[in-house]
Amino acid sequence: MTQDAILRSLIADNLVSDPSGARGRLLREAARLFRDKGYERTTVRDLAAAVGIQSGSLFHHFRTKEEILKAVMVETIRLNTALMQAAMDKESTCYGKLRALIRAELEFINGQTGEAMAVLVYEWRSLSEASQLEVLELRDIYEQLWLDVLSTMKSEGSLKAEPFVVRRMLTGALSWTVTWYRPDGGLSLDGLTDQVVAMMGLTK
Amino acid sequence: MTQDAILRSLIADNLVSDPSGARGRLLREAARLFRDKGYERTTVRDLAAAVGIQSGSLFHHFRTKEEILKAVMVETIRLNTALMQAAMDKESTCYGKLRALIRAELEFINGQTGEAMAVLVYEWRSLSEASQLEVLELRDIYEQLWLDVLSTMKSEGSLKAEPFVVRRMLTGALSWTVTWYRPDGGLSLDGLTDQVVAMMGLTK
DNA sequence: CAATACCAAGCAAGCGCTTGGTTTGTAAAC
DNA sequence: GTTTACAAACCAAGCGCTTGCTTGGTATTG
Repeated sequence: MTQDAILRSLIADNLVSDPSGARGRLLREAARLFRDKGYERTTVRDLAAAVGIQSGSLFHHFRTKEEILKAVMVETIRLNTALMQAAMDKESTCYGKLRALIRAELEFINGQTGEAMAVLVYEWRSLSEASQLEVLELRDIYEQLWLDVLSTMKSEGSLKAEPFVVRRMLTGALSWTVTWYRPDGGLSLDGLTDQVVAMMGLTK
Repeated sequence: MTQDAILRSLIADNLVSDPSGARGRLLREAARLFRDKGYERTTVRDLAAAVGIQSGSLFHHFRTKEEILKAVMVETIRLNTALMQAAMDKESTCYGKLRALIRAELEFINGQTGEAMAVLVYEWRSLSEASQLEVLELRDIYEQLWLDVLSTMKSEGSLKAEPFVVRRMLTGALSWTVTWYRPDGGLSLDGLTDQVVAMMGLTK
């Protein structure tokens, strides 16, 4: 199943918005604005202007501004969880699976969904508590993929530290790449993945 | 030189505010509010109420709200750079120095200056470009301490990866601990430091 | 001809910051 | 040891502007 097929399947199930539709386009622009200026500094007028409509017209698609933020986060997690699951299923060894997870997350953070991933990290506090709980449920599914692999590696002896500590260190290290890594520099995404794996003292 | 002596020395040179003074108290409350609610969501009325004055009275101490944010960042970097330098100078080996740096930064992030350190990471975009440049200069001094040690280790062969990549991975991993690490849990700061060092494949 | 998508206008609330005047702390002058 | 002088710290009030969101009406589409 290709990445595109996964996206189309999620669109068909109404789990993520079609990027070419009105709603999808707005969410993409919203992610970009939220990352560049922050959620609070981005006004509904900014959002409307980005897709070429009046600010009031936004509220036919979303009831509140916060609902837009939540949608950005929810759809991003849904898509990336599915993509990550697929990337992992292609691998047979634990080492291969972990490398696939790292490679996939680096791609989420520095690729197409980079804006939305940054929003997920930096704008968490701007979500109401109710929305946070909702998004957290989806996030738990995503995190469980990591913990399963890391736990197996721990019990096999190829990992010394605690799986949940390792995952958290990786979360920080990988998401921070958004502040400095540029794909067009001298380091490819595969090269970056190599450095992360090497840093963990892992060998194939 | 004790940590307290370093603080007093900086206060005497007017590089950081006395925490017991009016200005210092405000900056501490500001750091807490900015971390908890974000800079934009924190109003000047919130800030004033936190130290028991009227909102207008704030502007006798700071010309703008942004100046408060900048002061939080600047004073934090000044203090922590001095503390870190002192912690490093006590060590003679590169391994010892790096461990001291990691240990110190974990302490900054999860100890007394934790609120301010989180602000430094999460509220960077809320600074005007002019202020960003100003803070960046101080930050460079801080970062150079890390790069010097890591570069020496690289040339000695005890570090395989690129120093600047390693530093950036560490920045992300360590600062992310603020979202999950609790000192009163089962893991001490020294234990956490051990896990980081072990994760890097380093041995004494 | 209904439903959907949108516009033009604007409201109520909250924002950062200003203003003019009062209190408080301090230290020299008498 | 009281008085005088003065600046720093603060208050009460509110201005001008921006914000998220609403409203009533008009195109567009199947």
